[in-house]
Parts: sequence; C-alpha cells; structure tokens
Amino acid sequence: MLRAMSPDQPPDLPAELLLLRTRSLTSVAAQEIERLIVSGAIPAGSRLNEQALAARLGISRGPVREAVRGLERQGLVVTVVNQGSYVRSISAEEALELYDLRALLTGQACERLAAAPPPATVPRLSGLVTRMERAAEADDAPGYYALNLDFHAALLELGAGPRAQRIYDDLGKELNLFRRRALVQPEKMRESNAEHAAILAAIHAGDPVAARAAAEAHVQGGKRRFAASHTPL
Amino acid sequence: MLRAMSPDQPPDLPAELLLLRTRSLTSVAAQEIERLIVSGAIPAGSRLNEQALAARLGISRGPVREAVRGLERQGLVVTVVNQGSYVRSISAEEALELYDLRALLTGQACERLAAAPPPATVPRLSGLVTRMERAAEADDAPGYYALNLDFHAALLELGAGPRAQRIYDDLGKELNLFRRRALVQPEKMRESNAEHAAILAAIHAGDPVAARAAAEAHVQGGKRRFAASHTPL
DNA sequence: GCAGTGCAAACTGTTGACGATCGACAATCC
DNA sequence: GGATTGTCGATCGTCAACAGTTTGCACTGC
Repeated sequence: MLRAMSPDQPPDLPAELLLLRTRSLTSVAAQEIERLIVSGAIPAGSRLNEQALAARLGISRGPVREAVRGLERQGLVVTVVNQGSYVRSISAEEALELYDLRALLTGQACERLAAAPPPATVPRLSGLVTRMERAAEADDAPGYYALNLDFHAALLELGAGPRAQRIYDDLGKELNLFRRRALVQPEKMRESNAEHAAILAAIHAGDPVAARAAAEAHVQGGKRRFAASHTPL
Repeated sequence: MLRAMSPDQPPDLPAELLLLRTRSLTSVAAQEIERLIVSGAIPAGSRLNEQALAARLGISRGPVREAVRGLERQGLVVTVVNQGSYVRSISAEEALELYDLRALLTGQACERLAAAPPPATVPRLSGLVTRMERAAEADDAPGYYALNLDFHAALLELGAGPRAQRIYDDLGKELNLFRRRALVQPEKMRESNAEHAAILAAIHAGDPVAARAAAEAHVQGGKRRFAASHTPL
C-alpha cells in the first residue's frame, strides 16, 4: 500500500491540478469575480479591493488585476487611476437601452426561427413553455425565473449565431447591475408566459414577421414592467 | 534666468505627465496593441510575445498582460494556457454574422432616425454623402473609405444609444481581423453611395420602415460584396 | 536514414516587493 | 471658528525575479 519510487511526488490534487492545466488563475478569478458581481454579492458602485479579492481567492494580486481588466473591457467595472476599480452602476436610461438591444437581438433570432427552424425547435420551446406554465400555476417564482432564462437562451441558441449569443449574455450580465433579481409576481408570470406562447405560435406557424413582432413586444413588455417597478416617475 | 527655490523640481514633462495622471500604462498599452492588431501590423493568427511587446513599448510585462486580458474579453485575441496569446482569426462564417449584426444595429438606428431625427441630422448626413460622391468621382478610394466610416458612425451616433455604438465599434474591429482593408473599386463606390443616398432619402422623408430596409440592404450589400471578393466558392 | 529520447532555451504564469498616489485626519495659522 | 496645510495609513501601479511548461534541436540507437 505504500507508494515507493516517488518520494517527492507532489500532493495529489487530482481535480484542481487538472483544472489548472487547462485554466489559468486569471480565468478562474475572472469567473469568480464576475459571479460575485452579477449575483449581487458585490453590490453595484462598490469598490473592488484588489488584495482583499486576492486573499479571498488565495492568490496574488496579479491575476486579480488581469481579471478585473477583462471585466473592465466587458463593461462590468470601471477603473479610476490610482483609486481603484468600482462595480459599474448603470442608470435607468442605460438599462432601457439594454432592453432595446436585447429586444432587437431576440426579434432577429425569432424571425429566423420562424423562417427556417432547426430540428426539434418547436418541441424544445414548447416544453419550456409548458414547464413555465406549471411554475406559474404553482407560484414558483424562482423556478419560473430560471426557466425564463432558459427559454430566451434557447431562442438565441437556435436562431442566432454565437456572436449574437455572446452579446446577449453580456447585456444580461450588465442588466443585472441594475435590477437585483427582478421580483416576479404571479400575474406577471402568466402575462409573460402568454407572450412566450405567442412567440412560439408565430414560430410554429412559420410567420417571421409575426415572430419578430411578438418577440420584440415581449422584451419590450419586460422593459415596461421593469420601468414601472423601478422608476416610479 | 536661473530657477531658484525649486532645486529638486522634477523634469517638466507637461504632456506626458499629465497623460500618465489620467491614463495608466495598461490603458495606453491596450490602445497601442489594439491599434497594431486592427491596423494589421500584427497579422491575424500570429502570436503576441509578451516581452517583445513590453520592450517595444518600453514597459514591463505586467501592464502588457493586463492589456492583453482586456483584448481577450473583447474577442480580439485568444489565449492558450502556457502557450501564449494569439491574434484571433475569424472564419468567413463568423465574418458574415458580424455583417448581419451590423446590419441589425444600423437598421435600428436608421429606423429611429427616420421616426425622430435629432437636430441637424439631415444636413450632416447629406454633407457626408456629397463628399463621398466627390471622392467616388475622383476615384479616391482611401478618402471614400474614411468618409464611409464616418457616415456609418454618424448614423449610430445620431440614431442609437452609447451601448449600441460600442457594440458596433467592437464588431468593426473584429471584422478587421478578416478583411485587410476592403479594396474599394470605383464602381463599387458609386453603388455603395447610391445606397447611402437611399438611406438618407428615407430618413429625410420620415419613413422608418423604408429607412430600416434601406440600411439593412446597404450593409447586406457590403456583406455580399465582401463574400463575393473573399470566398470565391 | 529515421524514429525516439533527452537536453536546453524561450516563454508564460505567478509571486513578492518597491515606489507613488489618494483620501482622511489632525494640527496650525489667519 | 474656518480654512489651509502637513502627515499618516491604505491602496494602487509597476517592476523584477522565480517556478513551471512548452518547444525546438541535437544526439543516440536501431
């Protein structure tokens, strides 16, 4: 049972070591910091202390700085020289523009889906709509929220290219800088899912114009619900 | 003439010092490396040698690494662990998607411009079209190219929000990874500018649908010209 | 002649340290 | 009493050095 012939064998970190062969510390730091930001663990507007983050992740400041620099390009943080990096806080106007852009991308994706749907498009979307319906009836807001994300991700995955998907995802992360987990109300869930069904119906009917219109209307509806709940003016 | 009372006054670097007060070495490195990439000085697919870049810029490897991380998030470079960063080379399919996204954004901007044009929209665009017409008649391809960029930038500046402009710019930089300065032919210039005029006419007429259609057709025309010249299949 | 092996150089990934700058607080002067 | 200035602590920006890995090349053996 004793292992001979390898006296100075490094301690076996099977998973971690294999992980570090593929991903650098910078990438895991970026992923973790991004998670902390979009999840709201680090609130918008707050400062990013480099050595605190480094200590938290058990690494040096170098990779942390590189990770933060990447997030800066992505638009999640802003940096002031000799002062530090802050989690970006976006204004209501900027949030509205993000909704517009998401509506644009979603509309385009749905238009293409209606014109030339890939195999298994309708069953997949239909299944998600059904599950959302069940979640709405059960007043399962978190479940509905997750399924909603899946539905929109599926729309772009099926109807748009990889670059458009990346932009859409980035916009979503940016949007999280404003709204801390949109509170979903029961009637809003049903309203929202009815729009989902409309999108699906247009796609199923092969009507690109209607699909685009339904998708844009749905995202704009989300924008309206967002505006009504967050900016009472 | 002798300067008293300030024996250890630092050497006067009026511009550079003021510059470094505002911009860190990382930012200037990022700007310079990005310039080298989009200008084609560093061809797509080639490796980015960190210490060579650092030596070229007269700085250390730290800021260079941070700058490269930013460009990685932006999509201009890809990094392989323990191997280095490479200037991203995009496929023809990816380039086509970039054209589609630019068409989408430009169409949206023009639709809004036609619906609610900001002050001085038509004169500004009209002036650019006129100058492009002169450049086309003079067979001034570089001049036309620059004016064309100005025209499209003006469309987005006037008709879209700041986030959309940023996305559009990023897509343009990414597109430069494929085509090395699209060679503009005389007849293509006139064809292109006729489409510019059509966009302007639709905006002037206040017809959002026509404006969007004209803009999308124009960018898609550029995509078609690009596809015809680059992928002879 | 060719495949395989071992070594060496180059480069990347990470760390620690140093200098510089900013904000806050206290002491001083008007 | 208020404003200004000086000092201190904290933190950022940058650099140089170390460790690990990859790559290329020469050498050996078949």
